[in-house]
Amino acid sequence: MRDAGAKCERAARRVLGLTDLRPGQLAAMTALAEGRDTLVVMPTGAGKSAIYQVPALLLPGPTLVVSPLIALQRDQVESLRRRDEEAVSLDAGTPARRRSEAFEALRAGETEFLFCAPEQLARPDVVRELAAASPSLMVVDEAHCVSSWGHDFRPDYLRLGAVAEALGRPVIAALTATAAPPVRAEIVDRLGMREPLEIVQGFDRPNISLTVRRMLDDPAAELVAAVAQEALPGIVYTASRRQTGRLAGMLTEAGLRAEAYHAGLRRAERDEVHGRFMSGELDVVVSTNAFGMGIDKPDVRFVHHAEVPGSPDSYYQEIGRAGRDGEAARAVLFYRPEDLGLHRFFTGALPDPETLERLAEAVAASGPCTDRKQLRERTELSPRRLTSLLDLLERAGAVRLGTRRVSPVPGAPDPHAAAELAMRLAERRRDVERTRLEMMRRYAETEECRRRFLLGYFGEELAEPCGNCDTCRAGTADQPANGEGPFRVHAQVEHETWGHGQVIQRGEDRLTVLFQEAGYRELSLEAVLEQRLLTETGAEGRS
DNA sequence: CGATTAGCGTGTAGACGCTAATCGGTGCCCTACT
Repeated sequence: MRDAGAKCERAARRVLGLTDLRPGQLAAMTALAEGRDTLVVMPTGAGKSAIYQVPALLLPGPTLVVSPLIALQRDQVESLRRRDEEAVSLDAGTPARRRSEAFEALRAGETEFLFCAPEQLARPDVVRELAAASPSLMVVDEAHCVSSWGHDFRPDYLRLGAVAEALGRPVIAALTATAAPPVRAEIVDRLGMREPLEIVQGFDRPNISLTVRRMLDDPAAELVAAVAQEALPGIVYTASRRQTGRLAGMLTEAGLRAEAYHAGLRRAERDEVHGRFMSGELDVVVSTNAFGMGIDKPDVRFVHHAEVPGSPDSYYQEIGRAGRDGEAARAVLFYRPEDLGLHRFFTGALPDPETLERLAEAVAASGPCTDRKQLRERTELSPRRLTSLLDLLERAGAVRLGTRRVSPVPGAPDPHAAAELAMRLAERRRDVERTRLEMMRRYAETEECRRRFLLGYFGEELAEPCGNCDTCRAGTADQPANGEGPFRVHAQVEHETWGHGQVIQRGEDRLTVLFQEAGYRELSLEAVLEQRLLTETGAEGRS
């Protein structure tokens, strides 16, 4: 498209009333309008929706938006309709009549936007109807879910790449507020994005002060005392449902308007707590990680953690809900090393090798082409389990997957060998997950600038210590970022067993390297230099 | 991995300490009932 940039600017002004586009916004819109896949990592509230809405109107066909929560889909539909854009959302509760009307309107070009969750796109009838409407743009909102939820919790996320193919391969936009380099790589890989433009900006949130308080035992009393001193409102995250009730009770006794929130509450209770928090009727919500997605409240003054979360990814996402208005906000982590154990458990699960082998056998025995339904009957696996196991077998090179059909790969390893290979892949994934947990431990235990640590984890460099974290205030964080010598931040390196990686952090005496295959690893600088553990293969850029 | 709970033996009423078992986070969906 010629002058796509200018067209985007005009459309943004005309349709959204946006006169001042941020640089990243315009670049992303333009790329999409020109037909280039684009991955956008930008904080919530920075105008991510406009990024797909503008090119959606410039490209010929309708737009499919994949969004993880029905509530988010409905919010988006509503806000589009307020601007007189035709938009619908589709979920299991949509009556058959409305469903067919929606598809018809889409085909006729009367509706531009269709919102749904990945589970809808696992239905062959939905894919067929959508394909008939020839969508020109497929948007994956909250795209980090591909990586964080795809493997076990919501495996239909893993099938979105195949869905895009089946839809005639529309342009793909992946949008998220937080994604570290390996998460970005996984999004691109899983969605099958082609030479995507990556726009990453706005990771640093300097107005959020960072503090870690090491606890020897139950942090509850200290936490309540701390919250009582904070400006309100705020969020307290905790790792289990029972803690939400207990802590909310203690805060209420301390005179605060506090409520518990977790996924085990009834729908109506959840909505009520959510609504009261948003409207300012609550001081504190004490929650599991269920609370957060879609919460864009500008004046949250603190986000505290009663237990350590499972990765810097989760942590940064959660504290990022504080201080969106740019005013001072606080994040305090109450840290006990034992609390990492829960996450060790969460990440520990591996598939059963015999089940994998049985499934591989079933595929091989079914001939060149079978569908998921037959496999489900034959193996008695639930749809979810089937999807995640098939994904592993596909990665192991034993099966080929369409949106519906499953076929064996000619000359593939036999079922036993395929299952073995799939197990290796699952183990590797778990190990990488555990390196993230280790990085969370490092964050909590570091004496260097915490913000520099976090930003480094996300591949961003902070030249000076931030001055707004506890280690900076304590004066332990004032080492220079990037001393003399080799292995500077962003250097490409090679390790004998861990393969290719990139230096993401360089402390006084150690390096943190993100290896493509092995995840985040810490190395002693001395050992690296003396034993020549790493060779530098390049200075910057991607491989 | 660690915290909590259930069950057991003790030695005869109730509490105590031990061991073994259980549970722990995210949301779609669909089905059976109001």
